[in-house]
Amino acid sequence: METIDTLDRKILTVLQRSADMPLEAIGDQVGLSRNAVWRRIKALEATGIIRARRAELDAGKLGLGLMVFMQIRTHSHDPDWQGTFAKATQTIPGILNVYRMTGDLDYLIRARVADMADYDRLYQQLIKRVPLSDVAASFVMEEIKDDPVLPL
Amino acid sequence: METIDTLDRKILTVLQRSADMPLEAIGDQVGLSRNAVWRRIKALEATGIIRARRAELDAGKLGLGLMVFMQIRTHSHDPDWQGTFAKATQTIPGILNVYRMTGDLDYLIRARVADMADYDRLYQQLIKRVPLSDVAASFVMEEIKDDPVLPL
DNA sequence: TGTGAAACTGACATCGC
DNA sequence: GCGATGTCAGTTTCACA
Repeated sequence: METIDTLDRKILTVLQRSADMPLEAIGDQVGLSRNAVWRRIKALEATGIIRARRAELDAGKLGLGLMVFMQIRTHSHDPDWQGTFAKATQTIPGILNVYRMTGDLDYLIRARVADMADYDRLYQQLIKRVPLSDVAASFVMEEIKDDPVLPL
Repeated sequence: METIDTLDRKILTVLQRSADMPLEAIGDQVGLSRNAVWRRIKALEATGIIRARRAELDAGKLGLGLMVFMQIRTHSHDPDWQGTFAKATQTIPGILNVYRMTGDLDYLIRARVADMADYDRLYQQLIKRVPLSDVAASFVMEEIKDDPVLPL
């Protein structure tokens, strides 16, 4: 973690919300010239603080209206179980995040699917590739907040 | 949900990964002229399938290395409890997502914080504004997969 | 850091396919 | 629909003061 000054913070806050803003507009918001902004952004990209610029899509309009969390418990202490699990989840489309959580062996998967049938397809795909003893799925009924902006 | 053809899917797949690519480079990847790509992107923005372009930041390098899931159960059937809850979570920085889940009244919060002390600050902020009977927190030890790209 | 000028890219319009 | 071409404004990029 590097040190970031106030102006960089301001720039990052803007870029998190909309990365398609002209340098001059950003400069106006943070009180810097277009060029100063450009240099700072370049530096932030070089240090890896800015990872990428991505288009955020509407999952619902693309037919992926169902979000599901899968909570996985395993009693396997097999050293390469996690490797298999990681590789499987990495390659299955629709799986967005996989986390190893606190509490011994406990994994959380966040995935987007079209519907229940699609979820079952994903589930079958997963258990075909990894031995899973305990899987519980919870479905998202409503997204009350969805704001990827980190507080700076 | 509108119908999307194969070329639009290809364009969206590219844009999900990197939205800072010149139109010509995208055209090369999908087999279209810069102009055709431009027309399609405009249409995808107009229909709202492309929501925004955002810079993705490295949370760890910004001192927000701890991700936490808070699972909330409430027995309150108060009609405006959810309103209070929604408003509170909406305004507390660090809270990225709030979901209402299947299973009667069950909410899931995903948040990024600096450390345990910071989590406690967020927790205190939340319970000060909303009556919560049951809150369980799970912390992310390892991000095994983090890929926001939707399968198209 | 700011300024300026060059190079590039985006944002269209037009035409023919 | 698409591609090719052209034009123009806006933007990025990089010299240098």
